Amino acid sequence: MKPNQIMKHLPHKTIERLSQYRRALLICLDSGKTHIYSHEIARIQHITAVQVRRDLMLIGYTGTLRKGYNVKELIDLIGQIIDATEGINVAIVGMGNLGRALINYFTGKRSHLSIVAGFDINPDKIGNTMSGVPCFGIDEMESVIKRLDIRIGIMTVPGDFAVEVADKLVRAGVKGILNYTPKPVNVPKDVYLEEYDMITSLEKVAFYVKMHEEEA
Amino acid sequence: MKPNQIMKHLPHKTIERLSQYRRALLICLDSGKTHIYSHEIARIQHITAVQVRRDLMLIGYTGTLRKGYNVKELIDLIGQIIDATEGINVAIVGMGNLGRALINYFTGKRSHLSIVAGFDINPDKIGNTMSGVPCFGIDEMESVIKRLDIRIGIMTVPGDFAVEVADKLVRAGVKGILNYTPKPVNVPKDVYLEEYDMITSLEKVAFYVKMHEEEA
DNA sequence: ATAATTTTGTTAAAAAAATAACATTGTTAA
DNA sequence: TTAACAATGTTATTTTTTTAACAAAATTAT
Repeated sequence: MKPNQIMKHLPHKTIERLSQYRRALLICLDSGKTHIYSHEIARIQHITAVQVRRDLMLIGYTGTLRKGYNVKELIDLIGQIIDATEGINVAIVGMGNLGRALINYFTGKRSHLSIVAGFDINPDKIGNTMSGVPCFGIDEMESVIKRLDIRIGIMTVPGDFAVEVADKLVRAGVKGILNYTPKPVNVPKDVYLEEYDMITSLEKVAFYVKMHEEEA
Repeated sequence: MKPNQIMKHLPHKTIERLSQYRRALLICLDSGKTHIYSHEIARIQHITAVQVRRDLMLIGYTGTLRKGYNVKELIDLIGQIIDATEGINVAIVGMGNLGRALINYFTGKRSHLSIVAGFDINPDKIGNTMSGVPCFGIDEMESVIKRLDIRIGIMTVPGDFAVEVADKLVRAGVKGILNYTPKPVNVPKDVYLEEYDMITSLEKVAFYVKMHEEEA
């Protein structure tokens, strides 16, 4: 099967794990490790070795029996599968704490994804650069996004602005949105939307903590 | 089935959605809406009405035919299912941008979860309060967590400190950890661990953006 | 040289989750 | 009054995801 065909049939969860495998592998590479076993990857990610092998099977990678997987080769292959051939430019809308946290997460990481612009309504921030990322006004969004060929927008504004910002991003031509706002938004179906809600995650942890306590 | 028995059989995904339903319902309540249809909830969350009804069936809630669900009642019932009877205290380890972002998300929200302490290594932060949350030194973690009866820890430190902080939290007696660090950690099995990685989410969005562009 | 071991790759089965199908029942309208 | 409608509640089916089972092969040990 051609790489192009492989990609279309990868389970969503496998995509997520491949990204995580790669990150673990990059750390291994830095520490001078050349090969790694499926169960080593599994242990790092809290999953089973079978799952790792199955994922790698899906992307058509073959390890060496008894030596495991070649770290460098695997990193490259995962890149061929999940990365775009050219880099993708990303914008952050909302240069508050969360926006800046994300920028700091990314700077320094070698990646095909580049955060090239931030947007905010605070006049004190507009015109400055934060951790190397220039901050523009929200009203400049459409023009800047088009000029810089930005294709993904990360929303880190307060919930009340979520819907408005999502609409602006879509109008500007963005093809993917990552919404960290506590408010769900709607986008046309040619725009990929991923929403993550920190409160939900915390409430989920609290639920299982409670459950565990009650059964004790 | 007793509420206690219901809880044990709820799918993980249902737990997450219940938390989201409640948040949507609270907004409805504020806007004066007394009843809501399954398809209205579904639309907000980008899921199907069937899924909503199924989730509510699982927690044993019965709506009114033709009028939908009583917003207030449903909020209360979801609380009975997913919340602990008493509030749970939470700590944030790492008072950087991400830590402060989380605190701001939470303050003002009425909730059974309270962020009652923050920890950091920066001496400038220790001793201050940030958005109402007092900041302590990392070395005080164990004593503060015990004194304030903190049962959940949110990790927002740089990746290099992840493992160390997780160990400290476990030793201090925390029963749930939410890890926002890019590094996976290990905890004993009586501690519930949830890990979320922003880079993975962004790479996933990038993958589907790429996919969509290629097929066009 | 041969048997045991260990690890991969793949198919098969099980479990979890989402979707569909449909029965039920108030309400509205003819 | 009765038929059509629109909503819920539940069972059945399908899809997705995970886990298990096991064959194949390179290495190591005997």
